[in-house]
Amino acid sequence: MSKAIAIFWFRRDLRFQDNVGLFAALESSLPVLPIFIFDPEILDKLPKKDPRVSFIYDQLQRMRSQLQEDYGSSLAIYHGRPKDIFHKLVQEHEVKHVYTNRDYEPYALNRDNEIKGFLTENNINFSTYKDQVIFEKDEIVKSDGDPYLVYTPYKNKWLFKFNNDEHLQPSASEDSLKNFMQHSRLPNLSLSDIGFEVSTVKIPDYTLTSNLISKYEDTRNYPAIKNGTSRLGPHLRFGTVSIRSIVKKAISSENEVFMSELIWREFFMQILWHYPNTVTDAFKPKYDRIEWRNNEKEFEKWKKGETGYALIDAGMRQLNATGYMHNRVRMLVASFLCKHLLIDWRWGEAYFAEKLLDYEMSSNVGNWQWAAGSGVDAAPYFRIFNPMTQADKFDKEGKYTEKWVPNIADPSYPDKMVDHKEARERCLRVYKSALS
DNA sequence: CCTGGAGTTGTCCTA
DNA sequence: TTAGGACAACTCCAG
Repeated sequence: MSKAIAIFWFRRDLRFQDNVGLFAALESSLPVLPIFIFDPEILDKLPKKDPRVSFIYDQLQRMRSQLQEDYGSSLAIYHGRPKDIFHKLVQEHEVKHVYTNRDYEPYALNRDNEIKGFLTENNINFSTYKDQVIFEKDEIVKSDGDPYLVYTPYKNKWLFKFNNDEHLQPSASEDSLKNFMQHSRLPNLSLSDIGFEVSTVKIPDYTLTSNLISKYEDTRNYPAIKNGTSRLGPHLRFGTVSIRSIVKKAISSENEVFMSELIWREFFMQILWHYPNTVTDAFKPKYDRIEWRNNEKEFEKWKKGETGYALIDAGMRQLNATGYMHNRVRMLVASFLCKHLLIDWRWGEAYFAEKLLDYEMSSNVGNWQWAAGSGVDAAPYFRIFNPMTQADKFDKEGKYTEKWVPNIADPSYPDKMVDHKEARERCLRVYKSALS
């Protein structure tokens, strides 16, 4: 036992700038030991070359170096069940206080509850902070206290509250970074120690210029346009950038559409927080009566991008190759899976979860349920995207399609796996009989 | 409690 | 060629 310390536990907030919980820890009177825990409960479900794990790993090593070079400190990196790691930490150090930023996913809520219980038993304080959103939990609700289920009134209330108060205050001065615990050797791990290999797929940096934000409304629907969208998702997911710094840029623009997308993120986060059952159940229960066809072979074709519909296939191939798919195309492939193929939205949700670098449970579940028609504020079931019409509207010159499906004219390119008209009519029949 | 207006991203058919 | 209505009601939300 040496002297008393505080711990800051990094999770999905991998940065030193504008980090609410971190600054709270550093402003306490105790030296701060920063830690990260690779949790097998999460890792063991991922492929060995998962690019997200590589990204997190690289970012942690960068942070560790920075702590060593600039602050004479370090970052302790562990692999194991969080409860076991904390058990070890309280034996090795006189831990007085553990600080962390809140995570609202069901697994994380359980995990943190358990950790809180363990720490409390040991007379250690556990403090959590709102960091990854502007408004969390039930901060934006109707006047009767119920959560919003429709986006537009939610957005109005969100903006009203945002505009009537200061929500972008820097949480601390960065001077406090010198309050890290002085230490030269803290536990570290290699990627192979945690059972992973370096991925060749990289998470790209994001570009968020005022020019992009002001043009966003006009460019965001065209997958062939370079920098038509921000590519911010993974950075918000892992917290390599703070939401406040992004919102600050968004509000300085005349055009509200980019800002609106940030509010959608929080809309789905509060839906997941209020309705964690929507991870597995249709938000509208009737939609769980739909008789999905769930044909495995057809699912395989969809996954590989071999449906015979060029824009659908381009999207899936982009996803498989890069871990990214343009938003417009995400809607189309989701609609195609649920409606043309009548495959359960949960199957598609799971595949996106496996592949997307910017995978975020709340948005993924929310948007898949939107596509299936079963979610909050969802697309009406009779609204079925026509992949050819959409290609004509949003990829008129075929640039995007050609990039990802160059063999479209070859005999090797598959025939359309379903006829649009027939699949559409089948979908309407099946949905109608489930919902009536 | 009642009421009226509105609800991310479409498509198809008809006149 | 193009514009407008049907598609299906239903629930949500604010006043």
